[in-house]
Amino acid sequence: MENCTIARAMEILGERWTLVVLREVFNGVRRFDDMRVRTGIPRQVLTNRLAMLVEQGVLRREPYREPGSRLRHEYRLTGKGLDLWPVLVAVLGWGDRYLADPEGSPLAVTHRDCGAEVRAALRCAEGHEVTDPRDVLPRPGPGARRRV
Amino acid sequence: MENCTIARAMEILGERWTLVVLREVFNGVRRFDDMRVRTGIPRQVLTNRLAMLVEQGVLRREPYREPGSRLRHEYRLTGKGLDLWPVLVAVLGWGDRYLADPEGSPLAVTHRDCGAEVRAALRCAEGHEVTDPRDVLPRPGPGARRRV
DNA sequence: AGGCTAGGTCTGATTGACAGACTCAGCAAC
DNA sequence: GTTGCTGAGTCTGTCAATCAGACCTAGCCT
Repeated sequence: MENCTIARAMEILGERWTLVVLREVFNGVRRFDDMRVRTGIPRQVLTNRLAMLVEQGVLRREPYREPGSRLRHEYRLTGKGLDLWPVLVAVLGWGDRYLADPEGSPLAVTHRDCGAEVRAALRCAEGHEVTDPRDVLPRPGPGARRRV
Repeated sequence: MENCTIARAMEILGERWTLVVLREVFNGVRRFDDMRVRTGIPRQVLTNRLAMLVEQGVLRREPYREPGSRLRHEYRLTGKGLDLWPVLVAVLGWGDRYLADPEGSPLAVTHRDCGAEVRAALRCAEGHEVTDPRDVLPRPGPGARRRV
């Protein structure tokens, strides 16, 4: 199972703080210190995570300069990073359902056009909505290798 | 941001092997040694992950006995665990898109009824499909605490 | 010149991952 | 009835990662 894409994805996403960092970036927080203060991630870890995410092409480091301030860098999502929205929304949905405080989730995601709440849903290529997880069948894909 | 549900979820899901274990369970692999051989996870780590997942209520440990064999235990998904399908499918989709070998993904998920491929999609409560990640607006939710 | 600020580095203690060897219960074959 | 096998672990030692806290640095402001 060395070519398992879930394992590979988790090597990037599974580093305990990675998704928290990404949530901040999706939220519009792009600066090192803002992230640090808002999340409480240790500096060193944040430095490492950001560097890793840049190296993986999920974020890119962009110079910017505010008037009266020196040149700095901010972190922005690449296309690869933007495509993580469904992952983030799915995790958020699950967390909200099972791990939220009684008063509810601290974060909501809404549709720009209509303002309604956005959730992650499963649907098949034929357009059917999949509601029961038991209706999903895992099967070997094209890149599957036969185990002995 | 101590009540952030993403951080809480990642405390469970973010342990580098957790989703790989869950993928196996979703795949129908329920036994310790099968998982170990298929994934290459070190015994100790697998023991810890399984215990943690049971403690968190994602898996439950069920006794079973095969004829001519002694009593053993297998690991099965709880409702809380089954609800992780969207997360897993979202991660799988992302991994397939950006991290797969040229020959493709080793795992496909299909709809039981029609056999078509299942993917994670974003949609809002009004029923709109959300295709562009930029159409999603993050906002403070009911449980948000004002930062000073 | 001195202080402030964003974005880091350096250091040392604690925790986690990992490999490899060992354990242990029950069945089975000799 | 002892030997061996198998599934599901535990024990041990090494090496890497996390974390907290102090330190550093470039450029701006006073």
